[in-house]
Amino acid sequence: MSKVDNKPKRFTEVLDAAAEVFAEKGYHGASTTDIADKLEIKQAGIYYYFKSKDSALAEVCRLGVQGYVERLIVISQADLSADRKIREAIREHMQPFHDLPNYVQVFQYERRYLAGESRAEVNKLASKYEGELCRLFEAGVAAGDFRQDLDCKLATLALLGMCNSVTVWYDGKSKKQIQRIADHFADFIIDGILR
Amino acid sequence: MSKVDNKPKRFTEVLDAAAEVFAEKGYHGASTTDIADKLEIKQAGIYYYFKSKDSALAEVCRLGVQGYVERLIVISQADLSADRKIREAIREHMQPFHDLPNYVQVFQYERRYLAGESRAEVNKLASKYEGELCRLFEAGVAAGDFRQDLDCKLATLALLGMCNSVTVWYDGKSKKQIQRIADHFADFIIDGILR
DNA sequence: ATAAAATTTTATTAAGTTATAAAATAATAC
DNA sequence: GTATTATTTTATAACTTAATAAAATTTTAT
Repeated sequence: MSKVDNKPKRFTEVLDAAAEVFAEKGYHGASTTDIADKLEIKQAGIYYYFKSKDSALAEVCRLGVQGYVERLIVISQADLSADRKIREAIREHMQPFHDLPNYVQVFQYERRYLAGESRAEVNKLASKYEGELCRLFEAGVAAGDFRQDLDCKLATLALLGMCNSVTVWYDGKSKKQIQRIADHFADFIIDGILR
Repeated sequence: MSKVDNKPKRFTEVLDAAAEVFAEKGYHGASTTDIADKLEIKQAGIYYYFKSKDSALAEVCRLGVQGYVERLIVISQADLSADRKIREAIREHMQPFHDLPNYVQVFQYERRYLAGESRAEVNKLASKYEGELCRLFEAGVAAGDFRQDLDCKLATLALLGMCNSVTVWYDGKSKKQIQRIADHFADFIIDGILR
Protein backbone atom coordinates (compact mmCIF):
# COMPACT_ATOMS: atom_id res chain seq x y z
CA MET A 1 0.00 0.00 0.00
CA SER A 2 1.51 3.24 -1.05
CA LYS A 3 0.37 6.47 0.39
CA VAL A 4 0.45 9.30 -2.03
CA ASP A 5 0.61 12.54 -0.17
CA ASN A 6 -2.95 13.54 0.63
CA LYS A 7 -4.59 13.02 -2.76
CA PRO A 8 -7.81 11.04 -2.89
CA LYS A 9 -7.72 7.28 -2.72
CA ARG A 10 -8.65 6.78 -6.34
CA PHE A 11 -5.64 8.78 -7.44
CA THR A 12 -3.40 6.37 -5.58
CA GLU A 13 -5.08 3.42 -7.22
CA VAL A 14 -4.47 4.88 -10.65
CA LEU A 15 -0.87 5.63 -9.80
CA ASP A 16 -0.40 2.12 -8.46
CA ALA A 17 -1.79 0.73 -11.69
CA ALA A 18 0.59 2.87 -13.73
CA ALA A 19 3.54 1.82 -11.58
CA GLU A 20 2.57 -1.82 -11.92
CA VAL A 21 2.20 -1.69 -15.68
CA PHE A 22 5.36 0.38 -16.20
CA ALA A 23 7.32 -2.03 -14.02
CA GLU A 24 5.98 -5.04 -15.86
CA LYS A 25 6.19 -3.89 -19.48
CA GLY A 26 8.51 -0.92 -19.36
CA TYR A 27 7.37 2.63 -20.04
CA HIS A 28 7.35 2.38 -23.82
CA GLY A 29 6.07 -1.17 -23.81
CA ALA A 30 3.09 -0.19 -21.69
CA SER A 31 0.09 1.58 -23.20
CA THR A 32 -2.44 3.83 -21.55
CA THR A 33 -4.92 1.08 -22.39
CA ASP A 34 -2.91 -1.34 -20.26
CA ILE A 35 -3.21 1.01 -17.29
CA ALA A 36 -6.92 1.52 -17.87
CA ASP A 37 -7.50 -2.24 -18.19
CA LYS A 38 -5.91 -2.82 -14.82
CA LEU A 39 -8.38 -0.33 -13.34
CA GLU A 40 -11.28 -1.72 -15.36
CA ILE A 41 -12.04 1.62 -16.93
CA LYS A 42 -11.71 2.83 -20.52
CA GLN A 43 -8.46 4.20 -21.94
CA ALA A 44 -9.54 7.84 -21.95
CA GLY A 45 -10.50 7.59 -18.30
CA ILE A 46 -6.97 7.85 -17.01
CA TYR A 47 -6.62 11.33 -18.47
CA TYR A 48 -8.83 12.56 -15.70
CA TYR A 49 -5.89 11.84 -13.40
CA PHE A 50 -2.93 12.59 -15.63
CA LYS A 51 -2.07 15.25 -18.13
CA SER A 52 -0.04 12.77 -20.12
CA LYS A 53 1.55 9.34 -20.01
CA ASP A 54 4.84 11.09 -19.46
CA SER A 55 3.58 12.91 -16.38
CA ALA A 56 2.38 9.59 -14.96
CA LEU A 57 5.91 8.24 -15.33
CA ALA A 58 7.29 11.36 -13.66
CA GLU A 59 4.97 10.93 -10.71
CA VAL A 60 5.76 7.24 -10.31
CA CYS A 61 9.49 7.95 -10.46
CA ARG A 62 9.20 10.74 -7.95
CA LEU A 63 7.55 8.42 -5.47
CA GLY A 64 10.15 5.80 -6.28
CA VAL A 65 12.98 7.97 -4.92
CA GLN A 66 10.97 9.76 -2.28
CA GLY A 67 12.56 9.77 1.13
CA TYR A 68 15.82 8.10 0.14
CA VAL A 69 18.03 11.13 0.64
CA GLU A 70 16.35 12.13 3.89
CA ARG A 71 16.72 8.69 5.43
CA LEU A 72 20.35 8.51 4.44
CA ILE A 73 21.10 11.87 6.00
CA VAL A 74 19.58 10.70 9.27
CA ILE A 75 21.90 7.71 9.23
CA SER A 76 24.95 9.75 8.35
CA GLN A 77 24.31 12.00 11.35
CA ALA A 78 23.74 9.13 13.78
CA ASP A 79 26.28 8.21 16.42
CA LEU A 80 27.52 5.03 14.77
CA SER A 81 30.77 3.67 13.38
CA ALA A 82 31.27 3.96 9.63
CA ASP A 83 30.67 0.29 8.97
CA ARG A 84 27.50 0.35 11.09
CA LYS A 85 26.27 3.31 9.08
CA ILE A 86 26.87 1.43 5.85
CA ARG A 87 24.96 -1.54 7.23
CA GLU A 88 22.09 0.64 8.26
CA ALA A 89 22.11 2.45 4.92
CA ILE A 90 21.84 -0.83 3.05
CA ARG A 91 18.87 -1.87 5.16
CA GLU A 92 17.10 1.40 4.59
CA HIS A 93 17.96 1.29 0.94
CA MET A 94 16.35 -2.11 0.45
CA GLN A 95 13.26 -1.67 2.57
CA PRO A 96 11.33 0.06 -0.25
CA PHE A 97 12.09 -2.93 -2.47
CA HIS A 98 9.55 -4.68 -0.30
CA ASP A 99 7.17 -1.82 0.40
CA LEU A 100 6.81 -0.29 -3.04
CA PRO A 101 8.61 -2.52 -5.49
CA ASN A 102 6.92 -1.19 -8.61
CA TYR A 103 7.70 2.43 -7.88
CA VAL A 104 11.33 1.66 -7.12
CA GLN A 105 11.73 -0.52 -10.18
CA VAL A 106 10.24 2.12 -12.43
CA PHE A 107 12.51 4.74 -10.91
CA GLN A 108 15.51 2.49 -11.49
CA TYR A 109 14.82 1.38 -15.04
CA GLU A 110 12.41 3.82 -16.63
CA ARG A 111 13.49 7.20 -15.32
CA ARG A 112 15.84 7.53 -18.27
CA TYR A 113 12.80 7.95 -20.51
CA LEU A 114 11.71 11.04 -18.66
CA ALA A 115 12.17 14.33 -20.49
CA GLY A 116 13.54 17.68 -19.43
CA GLU A 117 12.45 19.02 -16.08
CA SER A 118 11.19 15.87 -14.40
CA ARG A 119 14.19 13.91 -15.56
CA ALA A 120 16.55 16.49 -14.11
CA GLU A 121 14.61 16.49 -10.86
CA VAL A 122 14.89 12.76 -10.15
CA ASN A 123 18.45 12.60 -11.39
CA LYS A 124 19.39 15.36 -9.02
CA LEU A 125 17.99 13.36 -6.13
CA ALA A 126 19.79 10.23 -7.31
CA SER A 127 22.99 12.22 -7.55
CA LYS A 128 22.60 13.68 -4.10
CA TYR A 129 21.96 10.24 -2.68
CA GLU A 130 25.06 8.87 -4.35
CA GLY A 131 27.10 11.73 -2.95
CA GLU A 132 25.83 11.17 0.58
CA LEU A 133 26.62 7.49 0.33
CA CYS A 134 30.09 8.26 -0.90
CA ARG A 135 30.72 10.46 2.13
CA LEU A 136 29.90 7.52 4.36
CA PHE A 137 32.77 5.61 2.78
CA GLU A 138 35.05 8.62 2.98
CA ALA A 139 34.28 9.02 6.67
CA GLY A 140 35.18 5.37 7.19
CA VAL A 141 38.52 5.88 5.50
CA ALA A 142 39.19 9.07 7.47
CA ALA A 143 38.37 7.29 10.72
CA GLY A 144 40.78 4.50 9.85
CA ASP A 145 38.02 1.91 9.80
CA PHE A 146 38.25 1.30 6.08
CA ARG A 147 41.28 0.69 3.90
CA GLN A 148 43.29 3.86 3.26
CA ASP A 149 43.49 3.20 -0.47
CA LEU A 150 39.75 2.66 -0.88
CA ASP A 151 38.27 4.22 -4.01
CA CYS A 152 35.15 5.61 -2.36
CA LYS A 153 33.41 6.60 -5.56
CA LEU A 154 33.87 3.12 -6.94
CA ALA A 155 32.77 1.54 -3.67
CA THR A 156 29.62 3.66 -3.80
CA LEU A 157 28.80 2.54 -7.31
CA ALA A 158 29.54 -1.07 -6.44
CA LEU A 159 27.28 -0.94 -3.43
CA LEU A 160 24.45 0.71 -5.34
CA GLY A 161 24.73 -1.69 -8.23
CA MET A 162 24.76 -4.66 -5.93
CA CYS A 163 21.79 -3.49 -3.89
CA ASN A 164 19.65 -2.27 -6.76
CA SER A 165 19.97 -5.52 -8.65
CA VAL A 166 17.85 -7.18 -5.99
CA THR A 167 14.67 -5.62 -7.39
CA VAL A 168 15.00 -7.79 -10.47
CA TRP A 169 14.68 -11.11 -8.69
CA TYR A 170 13.20 -10.29 -5.28
CA ASP A 171 9.82 -11.95 -4.95
CA GLY A 172 8.53 -9.85 -2.08
CA LYS A 173 7.53 -12.70 0.19
CA SER A 174 8.35 -11.27 3.61
CA LYS A 175 9.90 -8.27 5.29
CA LYS A 176 12.35 -10.55 7.03
CA GLN A 177 13.66 -11.77 3.70
CA ILE A 178 14.69 -8.35 2.46
CA GLN A 179 16.48 -7.62 5.72
CA ARG A 180 18.33 -10.89 5.51
CA ILE A 181 19.46 -10.02 2.00
CA ALA A 182 20.49 -6.54 3.15
CA ASP A 183 22.56 -7.93 6.01
CA HIS A 184 24.27 -10.49 3.82
CA PHE A 185 25.09 -7.86 1.21
CA ALA A 186 26.51 -5.66 3.94
CA ASP A 187 28.71 -8.56 5.02
CA PHE A 188 29.95 -9.02 1.47
CA ILE A 189 31.09 -5.47 0.93
CA ILE A 190 32.32 -4.76 4.45
CA ASP A 191 33.94 -8.05 5.46
CA GLY A 192 34.31 -9.77 2.11
CA ILE A 193 33.85 -13.49 1.67
CA LEU A 194 37.23 -14.78 2.81
CA ARG A 195 37.37 -16.96 5.89
CA MET B 1 25.09 -19.86 -35.04
CA SER B 2 27.25 -16.79 -34.95
CA LYS B 3 25.81 -15.05 -37.97
CA VAL B 4 27.79 -11.89 -37.65
CA ASP B 5 31.17 -13.48 -38.01
CA ASN B 6 30.66 -15.12 -41.39
CA LYS B 7 27.96 -12.92 -42.89
CA PRO B 8 28.86 -9.96 -45.04
CA LYS B 9 30.14 -6.80 -43.47
CA ARG B 10 26.93 -4.91 -44.10
CA PHE B 11 24.98 -7.32 -41.91
CA THR B 12 27.26 -6.48 -39.01
CA GLU B 13 26.75 -2.79 -39.61
CA VAL B 14 22.99 -3.21 -39.49
CA LEU B 15 23.22 -5.29 -36.34
CA ASP B 16 25.49 -2.72 -34.74
CA ALA B 17 22.99 -0.01 -35.59
CA ALA B 18 20.17 -2.04 -34.03
CA ALA B 19 22.25 -2.69 -30.91
CA GLU B 20 23.11 0.98 -30.62
CA VAL B 21 19.55 2.18 -30.99
CA PHE B 22 18.12 -0.49 -28.69
CA ALA B 23 20.73 0.36 -26.06
CA GLU B 24 20.03 4.06 -26.33
CA LYS B 25 16.24 4.13 -26.50
CA GLY B 26 15.21 0.72 -25.26
CA TYR B 27 13.60 -1.90 -27.49
CA HIS B 28 10.09 -0.47 -27.39
CA GLY B 29 11.31 3.11 -27.46
CA ALA B 30 13.30 2.47 -30.62
CA SER B 31 11.64 2.28 -34.01
CA THR B 32 12.77 0.54 -37.15
CA THR B 33 13.04 4.03 -38.58
CA ASP B 34 15.61 4.91 -35.92
CA ILE B 35 17.73 1.96 -36.98
CA ALA B 36 17.40 2.84 -40.65
CA ASP B 37 18.26 6.49 -39.94
CA LYS B 38 21.49 5.45 -38.29
CA LEU B 39 22.38 3.52 -41.44
CA GLU B 40 21.19 6.31 -43.70
CA ILE B 41 18.76 4.09 -45.51
CA LYS B 42 14.96 4.00 -45.58
CA GLN B 43 12.91 2.20 -42.96
CA ALA B 44 11.90 -0.72 -45.16
CA GLY B 45 15.53 -1.35 -46.03
CA ILE B 46 16.33 -3.08 -42.77
CA TYR B 47 13.87 -5.86 -43.60
CA TYR B 48 16.34 -7.13 -46.11
CA TYR B 49 18.45 -8.12 -43.10
CA PHE B 50 15.80 -9.02 -40.52
CA LYS B 51 12.53 -10.89 -40.57
CA SER B 52 11.20 -8.64 -37.82
CA LYS B 53 12.18 -6.11 -35.20
CA ASP B 54 11.84 -8.87 -32.65
CA SER B 55 14.32 -11.09 -34.45
CA ALA B 56 16.79 -8.21 -34.51
CA LEU B 57 16.51 -7.97 -30.74
CA ALA B 58 16.99 -11.72 -30.47
CA GLU B 59 20.13 -11.56 -32.54
CA VAL B 60 21.58 -8.64 -30.59
CA CYS B 61 20.85 -10.38 -27.29
CA ARG B 62 22.42 -13.59 -28.50
CA LEU B 63 25.62 -11.77 -29.32
CA GLY B 64 25.42 -10.00 -26.00
CA VAL B 65 25.76 -13.25 -24.05
CA GLN B 66 27.89 -15.06 -26.54
CA GLY B 67 30.95 -16.68 -25.06
CA TYR B 68 30.20 -15.89 -21.45
CA VAL B 69 29.52 -19.45 -20.34
CA GLU B 70 32.44 -20.86 -22.28
CA ARG B 71 34.92 -18.40 -20.82
CA LEU B 72 33.68 -19.05 -17.32
CA ILE B 73 34.05 -22.79 -17.73
CA VAL B 74 37.67 -22.35 -18.82
CA ILE B 75 38.30 -20.37 -15.65
CA SER B 76 36.56 -22.87 -13.41
CA GLN B 77 38.75 -25.65 -14.78
CA ALA B 78 41.99 -23.72 -14.40
CA ASP B 79 44.52 -24.53 -11.73
CA LEU B 80 43.83 -21.55 -9.49
CA SER B 81 42.60 -20.89 -5.97
CA ALA B 82 38.92 -20.09 -5.57
CA ASP B 83 39.50 -16.40 -4.96
CA ARG B 84 41.79 -16.16 -7.97
CA LYS B 85 39.10 -17.77 -10.09
CA ILE B 86 36.57 -15.22 -8.87
CA ARG B 87 38.98 -12.43 -9.72
CA GLU B 88 39.56 -13.82 -13.17
CA ALA B 89 35.84 -14.34 -13.70
CA ILE B 90 35.11 -10.72 -12.88
CA ARG B 91 37.73 -9.56 -15.36
CA GLU B 92 36.36 -11.74 -18.10
CA HIS B 93 32.85 -10.72 -17.22
CA MET B 94 33.61 -7.04 -17.63
CA GLN B 95 35.76 -7.16 -20.73
CA PRO B 96 32.75 -7.18 -23.08
CA PHE B 97 31.50 -4.02 -21.36
CA HIS B 98 34.35 -2.37 -23.21
CA ASP B 99 34.37 -4.41 -26.40
CA LEU B 100 30.67 -4.55 -27.22
CA PRO B 101 28.85 -2.34 -24.75
CA ASN B 102 25.65 -1.99 -26.75
CA TYR B 103 25.17 -5.70 -27.22
CA VAL B 104 25.76 -6.41 -23.54
CA GLN B 105 23.49 -3.59 -22.42
CA VAL B 106 20.70 -4.77 -24.68
CA PHE B 107 21.12 -8.29 -23.39
CA GLN B 108 20.95 -7.04 -19.82
CA TYR B 109 18.00 -4.67 -20.08
CA GLU B 110 15.99 -5.62 -23.14
CA ARG B 111 16.08 -9.40 -23.23
CA ARG B 112 12.96 -9.46 -21.10
CA TYR B 113 11.01 -8.17 -24.09
CA LEU B 114 11.92 -11.19 -26.15
CA ALA B 115 9.15 -13.68 -26.75
CA GLY B 116 8.95 -17.46 -26.57
CA GLU B 117 11.83 -19.38 -28.08
CA SER B 118 14.52 -16.72 -28.23
CA ARG B 119 13.73 -15.52 -24.75
CA ALA B 120 14.06 -19.02 -23.35
CA GLU B 121 17.31 -19.48 -25.21
CA VAL B 122 19.12 -16.46 -23.76
CA ASN B 123 17.64 -17.00 -20.31
CA LYS B 124 18.95 -20.54 -20.35
CA LEU B 125 22.43 -19.24 -21.05
CA ALA B 126 22.12 -16.63 -18.32
CA SER B 127 20.95 -19.30 -15.94
CA LYS B 128 23.79 -21.61 -16.81
CA TYR B 129 26.27 -18.79 -16.31
CA GLU B 130 24.81 -17.99 -12.92
CA GLY B 131 25.04 -21.64 -11.94
CA GLU B 132 28.66 -21.89 -12.97
CA LEU B 133 29.51 -18.75 -11.04
CA CYS B 134 27.76 -20.12 -7.98
CA ARG B 135 29.88 -23.27 -8.15
CA LEU B 136 32.98 -21.12 -7.97
CA PHE B 137 31.79 -19.79 -4.64
CA GLU B 138 30.82 -23.26 -3.45
CA ALA B 139 34.25 -24.57 -4.34
CA GLY B 140 35.79 -21.78 -2.30
CA VAL B 141 33.70 -22.71 0.71
CA ALA B 142 34.49 -26.40 0.28
CA ALA B 143 38.20 -25.62 0.06
CA GLY B 144 38.02 -23.59 3.25
CA ASP B 145 39.06 -20.40 1.49
CA PHE B 146 35.70 -18.71 1.93
CA ARG B 147 33.51 -18.41 5.01
CA GLN B 148 31.74 -21.65 5.88
CA ASP B 149 28.40 -19.90 6.30
CA LEU B 150 28.56 -18.12 2.95
CA ASP B 151 25.26 -18.05 1.07
CA CYS B 152 26.71 -18.84 -2.33
CA LYS B 153 23.55 -18.15 -4.28
CA LEU B 154 23.28 -14.74 -2.70
CA ALA B 155 26.96 -14.05 -3.26
CA THR B 156 26.48 -14.93 -6.91
CA LEU B 157 23.59 -12.53 -7.30
CA ALA B 158 25.47 -9.82 -5.42
CA LEU B 159 28.49 -10.21 -7.64
CA LEU B 160 26.46 -10.18 -10.83
CA GLY B 161 24.43 -7.18 -9.78
CA MET B 162 27.53 -5.29 -8.78
CA CYS B 163 29.39 -6.07 -11.99
CA ASN B 164 26.51 -5.57 -14.40
CA SER B 165 25.68 -2.15 -13.02
CA VAL B 166 28.93 -0.88 -14.51
CA THR B 167 27.43 -0.83 -18.01
CA VAL B 168 25.15 2.01 -16.96
CA TRP B 169 27.90 4.49 -16.20
CA TYR B 170 31.00 3.12 -17.91
CA ASP B 171 32.16 5.55 -20.55
CA GLY B 172 34.37 3.14 -22.48
CA LYS B 173 37.49 5.27 -22.51
CA SER B 174 40.19 2.62 -22.23
CA LYS B 175 40.71 -1.08 -21.76
CA LYS B 176 42.84 -0.37 -18.72
CA GLN B 177 39.94 1.38 -17.04
CA ILE B 178 37.59 -1.58 -17.20
CA GLN B 179 40.28 -3.86 -15.77
CA ARG B 180 40.91 -1.44 -12.94
CA ILE B 181 37.21 -1.45 -12.12
CA ALA B 182 37.12 -5.23 -12.29
CA ASP B 183 40.06 -5.58 -9.91
CA HIS B 184 38.61 -3.12 -7.43
CA PHE B 185 35.25 -4.85 -7.49
CA ALA B 186 37.00 -8.16 -6.89
CA ASP B 187 38.71 -6.62 -3.88
CA PHE B 188 35.38 -5.42 -2.52
CA ILE B 189 33.65 -8.77 -2.60
CA ILE B 190 36.63 -10.94 -1.70
CA ASP B 191 38.45 -8.84 0.89
CA GLY B 192 35.77 -6.32 1.85
CA ILE B 193 36.57 -2.72 2.62
CA LEU B 194 37.73 -2.99 6.23
CA ARG B 195 41.30 -2.07 7.07
C1' DA C 1 -34.41 15.17 -3.27
C1' DT C 2 -31.75 18.06 -5.78
C1' DA C 3 -27.71 20.63 -7.05
C1' DA C 4 -22.92 20.35 -7.58
C1' DA C 5 -18.87 17.90 -8.14
C1' DA C 6 -16.35 13.88 -9.42
C1' DT C 7 -15.66 10.17 -12.44
C1' DT C 8 -16.18 7.49 -16.57
C1' DT C 9 -17.62 6.65 -21.40
C1' DT C 10 -18.14 7.54 -26.23
C1' DA C 11 -16.36 9.19 -30.19
C1' DT C 12 -12.78 10.85 -32.69
C1' DT C 13 -8.32 12.67 -34.40
C1' DA C 14 -3.79 12.67 -35.86
C1' DA C 15 0.38 10.61 -35.79
C1' DG C 16 3.34 6.83 -35.68
C1' DT C 17 4.15 1.83 -35.96
C1' DT C 18 5.70 -2.75 -38.21
C1' DA C 19 5.76 -5.22 -42.19
C1' DT C 20 5.12 -6.58 -47.26
C1' DA C 21 5.66 -6.43 -52.23
C1' DA C 22 7.25 -4.72 -56.26
C1' DA C 23 10.18 -1.64 -58.64
C1' DA C 24 14.55 0.66 -59.04
C1' DT C 25 19.28 0.92 -58.53
C1' DA C 26 23.97 -0.55 -57.49
C1' DA C 27 27.57 -4.01 -57.28
C1' DT C 28 29.75 -8.14 -58.87
C1' DA C 29 30.64 -12.11 -61.87
C1' DC C 30 31.33 -13.98 -66.16
C1' DG D 1 29.42 -5.27 -71.53
C1' DT D 2 25.86 -7.96 -70.11
C1' DA D 3 23.70 -11.13 -66.79
C1' DT D 4 23.13 -12.04 -62.13
C1' DT D 5 22.90 -11.02 -57.54
C1' DA D 6 22.66 -7.76 -53.72
C1' DT D 7 20.79 -3.78 -51.83
C1' DT D 8 17.73 0.04 -51.38
C1' DT D 9 13.54 2.75 -52.41
C1' DT D 10 8.71 3.62 -53.14
C1' DA D 11 4.25 2.85 -51.92
C1' DT D 12 1.09 1.20 -49.04
C1' DA D 13 -1.69 -1.75 -45.76
C1' DA D 14 -3.21 -2.73 -41.34
C1' DC D 15 -2.72 -1.47 -36.64
C1' DT D 16 -1.75 0.77 -32.43
C1' DT D 17 -1.13 4.72 -29.86
C1' DA D 18 -1.75 9.18 -27.01
C1' DA D 19 -4.65 12.68 -26.34
C1' DT D 20 -9.02 15.82 -26.55
C1' DA D 21 -13.80 17.14 -26.03
C1' DA D 22 -18.29 16.51 -24.96
C1' DA D 23 -21.78 13.69 -23.11
C1' DA D 24 -23.29 10.45 -19.70
C1' DT D 25 -23.17 8.64 -15.37
C1' DT D 26 -22.18 8.15 -10.54
C1' DT D 27 -21.10 10.07 -6.07
C1' DT D 28 -21.33 13.52 -2.56
C1' DA D 29 -23.06 17.52 -0.09
C1' DT D 30 -26.81 20.23 1.24
